[in-house]
Amino acid sequence: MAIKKKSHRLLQKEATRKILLQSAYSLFVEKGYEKTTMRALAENAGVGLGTIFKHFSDKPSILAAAFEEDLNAVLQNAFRTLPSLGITSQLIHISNHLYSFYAKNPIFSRALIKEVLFLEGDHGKVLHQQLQIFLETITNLIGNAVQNGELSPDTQTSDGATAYWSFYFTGLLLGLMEPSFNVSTQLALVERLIDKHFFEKGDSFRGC
Amino acid sequence: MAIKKKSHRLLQKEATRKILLQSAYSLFVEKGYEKTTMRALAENAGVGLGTIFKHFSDKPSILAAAFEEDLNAVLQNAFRTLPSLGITSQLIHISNHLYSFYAKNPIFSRALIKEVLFLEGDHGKVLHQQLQIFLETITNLIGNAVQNGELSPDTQTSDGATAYWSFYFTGLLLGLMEPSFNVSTQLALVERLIDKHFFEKGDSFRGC
DNA sequence: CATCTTGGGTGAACATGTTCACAGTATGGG
DNA sequence: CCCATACTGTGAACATGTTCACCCAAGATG
Repeated sequence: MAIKKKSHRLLQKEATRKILLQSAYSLFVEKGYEKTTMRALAENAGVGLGTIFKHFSDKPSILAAAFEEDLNAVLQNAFRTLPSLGITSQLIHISNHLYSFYAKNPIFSRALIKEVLFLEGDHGKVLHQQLQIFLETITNLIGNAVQNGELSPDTQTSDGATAYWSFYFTGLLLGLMEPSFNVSTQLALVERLIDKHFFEKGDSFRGC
Repeated sequence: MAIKKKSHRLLQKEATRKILLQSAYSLFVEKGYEKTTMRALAENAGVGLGTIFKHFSDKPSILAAAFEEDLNAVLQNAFRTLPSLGITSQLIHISNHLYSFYAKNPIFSRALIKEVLFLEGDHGKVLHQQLQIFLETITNLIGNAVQNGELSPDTQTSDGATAYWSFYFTGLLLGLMEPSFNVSTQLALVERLIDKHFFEKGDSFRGC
């Protein structure tokens, strides 16, 4: 029952933080990141300007916090519906879910990635860790594929995860550089790269 | 000599722009990007605050312009000393030159990449084009390797260039996420990924 | 040469992220 | 129950990127 042992103060603080995050989320989606001012956020949330900075160190941290939940939900959903077989379809499945999320609002996604890239402070640490966890998960997927015999036993699973992430992230960046993010185009690119990296091998003849 | 047919006004404008870029360069290197204020830049360059914005649309554009020259020099130097044989050593050679440049000042490099990522306006277009040119150059290198017989004839040269760039950029990002950029570590990663992608035959079980 | 037009140069004014000293209240100890 | 402490809440003040109306000399026009 230790969980419920929260003082009135802590409850109030959490409530304020929650209101701030909800207001920030809707304002960011409605107006975009840059056009959302801290004063507008304060007014919309019904708190004072200075209050915001008692909860978040700076504006990028609010962005990260407001969409951490969303991104986690997308990731969770992606892994919950993961195909049970085929490393390529698994990786494409994950890419598809993430791309679809980012494609919903390219302008906003650009701001999100830009601000979060080298985010410092606590939130930076958290995101860095989440990337590590994601990479480990991919590493495990690749490890399973190796055990299934789908991939060669001498595959470096960790490097494979890095390779996938580099394909995924490059596809994301290139897609976001266009005015509108074309999910299927970028997915096709990622699939070709994955296929080439893990399967197609140039010099040897195809035995079959 | 139509080139020298510049009016006094144009000459003066170019001179001012040059002074601004030089001042910006030294201030950025000395103080860092964010700590360099437009007012400090104006004072250091000996011009008025408003003058800056007659030459550059915003602060990120100054950053991009001030280091475009540097980056071009690094790239030119890299390609001038390019090994004549071996696609892997060529790509590593290029990566090495670029990483060494970024490693000189990681804090600054983080700002550079962050601000330039989705840069809009004229400078954004220019950088986008330069990336395209770079990718085409890499595509040609890979095409040569295919003609040499080093790579299989059915290699998709364009996708190969994209794959290399994704490895390169990922190595750059991961390196810049650490407090200090370790060039050899990141080079080793990129080399492993390149090797795996273009050469190592993975599929021992050839399940066809 | 006189006048007009253009465009670089300028700093005050503005918009906005961030800091800070202060206020009020919940918490904890006596 | 009462006081001391600490912590959230607050808006004024500050720092800085950007805009804008204005100035003025170089070039154009006659």
